[in-house]
Amino acid sequence: MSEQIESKVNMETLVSLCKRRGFIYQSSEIFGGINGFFDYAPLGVEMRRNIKEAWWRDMVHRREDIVGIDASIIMHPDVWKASGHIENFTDPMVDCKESKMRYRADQLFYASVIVDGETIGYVSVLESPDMEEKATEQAEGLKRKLAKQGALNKIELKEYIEAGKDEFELIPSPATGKPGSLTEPRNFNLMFQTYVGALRDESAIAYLRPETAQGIFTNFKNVVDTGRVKVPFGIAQIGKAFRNEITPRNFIFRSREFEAMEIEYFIPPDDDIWQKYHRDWIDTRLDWFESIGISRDLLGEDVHPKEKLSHYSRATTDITFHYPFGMHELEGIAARGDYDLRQHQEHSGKSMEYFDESRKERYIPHVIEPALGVDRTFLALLCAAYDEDEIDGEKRVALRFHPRIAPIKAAVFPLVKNKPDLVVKAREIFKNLQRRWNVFYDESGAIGRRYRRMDEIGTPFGITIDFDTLDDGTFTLRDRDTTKQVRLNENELIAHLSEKIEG
RNA sequence: GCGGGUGUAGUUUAGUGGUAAAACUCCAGCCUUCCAAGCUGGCUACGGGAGUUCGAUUCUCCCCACCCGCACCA
Repeated sequence: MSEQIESKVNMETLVSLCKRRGFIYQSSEIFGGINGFFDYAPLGVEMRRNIKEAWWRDMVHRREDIVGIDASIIMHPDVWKASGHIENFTDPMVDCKESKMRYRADQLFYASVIVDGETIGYVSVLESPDMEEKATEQAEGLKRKLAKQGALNKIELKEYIEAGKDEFELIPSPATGKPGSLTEPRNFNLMFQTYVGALRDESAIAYLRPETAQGIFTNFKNVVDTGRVKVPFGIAQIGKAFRNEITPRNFIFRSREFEAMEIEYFIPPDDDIWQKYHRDWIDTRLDWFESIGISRDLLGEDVHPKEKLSHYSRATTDITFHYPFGMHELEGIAARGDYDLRQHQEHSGKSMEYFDESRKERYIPHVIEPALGVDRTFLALLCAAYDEDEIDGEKRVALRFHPRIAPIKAAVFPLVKNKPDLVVKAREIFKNLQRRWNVFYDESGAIGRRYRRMDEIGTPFGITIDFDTLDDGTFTLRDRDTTKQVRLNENELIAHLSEKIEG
């Protein structure tokens, strides 16, 4: 779980900053909000685009072995049968109101205790190899307790889910041994359901994708046949996914609608090489986080123990981040073996084999999947960037975003607004910069106030037009982090900004 | 889903059974030759719905949202 290390910002401060400055709003706020959904505000949407753009550029454009796709959100329902999501994503659960334990209904068994044909009560056990013996022991105990004479019938275990409506409150909780605290089995289906077409019957049921990966796997053959790719290669995708989470928590960390950035990297099936690719991807991704401004000491690695692995995974390592609420997942890097392609081959009847020209052999590739959420990255960047310092004894809030990530790259200020020459010159350079980047013009209020406003939304550069500008054509370029200024002419200014912003 | 807490302008707070105060922010104007200066003016709020009451932001109930635990997170 989470280590309780001091974070330099708490969530409350961040949430309120996001609202106040226009990064993130609660969805449907005028109607009271809706749990687990968020809207990105004017600055937030810029930053989100920057995150996606940086990832796409670095993972797709700046490599030779990865191509992109953009698959539909709703797919054939059989895709989710093949992937295992229908089976694994729909669990009837039972809560014990007394002990607060939660059980999967198909792993919880019960039996009626019958002595001489009379039902004297119930026993319950969790699924295990010796559950019949345990249940019998409990039944004997119950018989003694009620001081019943006579022969105990053989215990017949049934799944909790089969119990009759009036039986649920008679079955004891495995945690407390007492009846009355278990709920009826309730379905927790994490996939959002909808209907395709006008008919609302079983045959029309479809799902919003709970992950983007399957859109890649189902297109594997298409990309191999048309994309001029050779193993090892990857397919990248950015897109929305939906999970009907039971408890969305921690702002945008776990929401019901989120956007994933995901690569399926296909490798030969040899037993001895996947660990190397897996490790390489972990390192590649760690480097990437550092390159966009998340320092290494805020990042961690969490290797999933075997018993906690997902149904498809042979190894998963999470890259974790030090959020204000603890160390939690930022990106998951899973070695999925050939599970997915094999499942799709079996369910669709279409071959997923790849012919390897260099080895003259046919195989189903294995896959390494680095997958992260845009929203979690957004949150991590906010947390990492938030800083408070002092300037001349006054508290200042600054978001120290990497220039690639910052929603606004530079702000242009005439030193004062009641001198028309300054304003004209400032508008001129502003219009010019606007052709290249998202820049902001501000002439209202004292110059110091305008700097501070930009600090708080993470704008890395301030460009001020003063009286020297009118004489020699140089501008002052102010650095957000140091507040230091240098004088540059227009060409130097643009060269400097290009280098910093374009990464 | 369970238990506890909270809900008043954009933000942070005050207050009342007779519809509400302030600071900061924001906007406009004046002023301002480099780090939240000053002056003037302005916008904006009792989460939603029922009930009790002559009258509810205030009391009661239900819902919604947020926060903290627990459980869940293939």
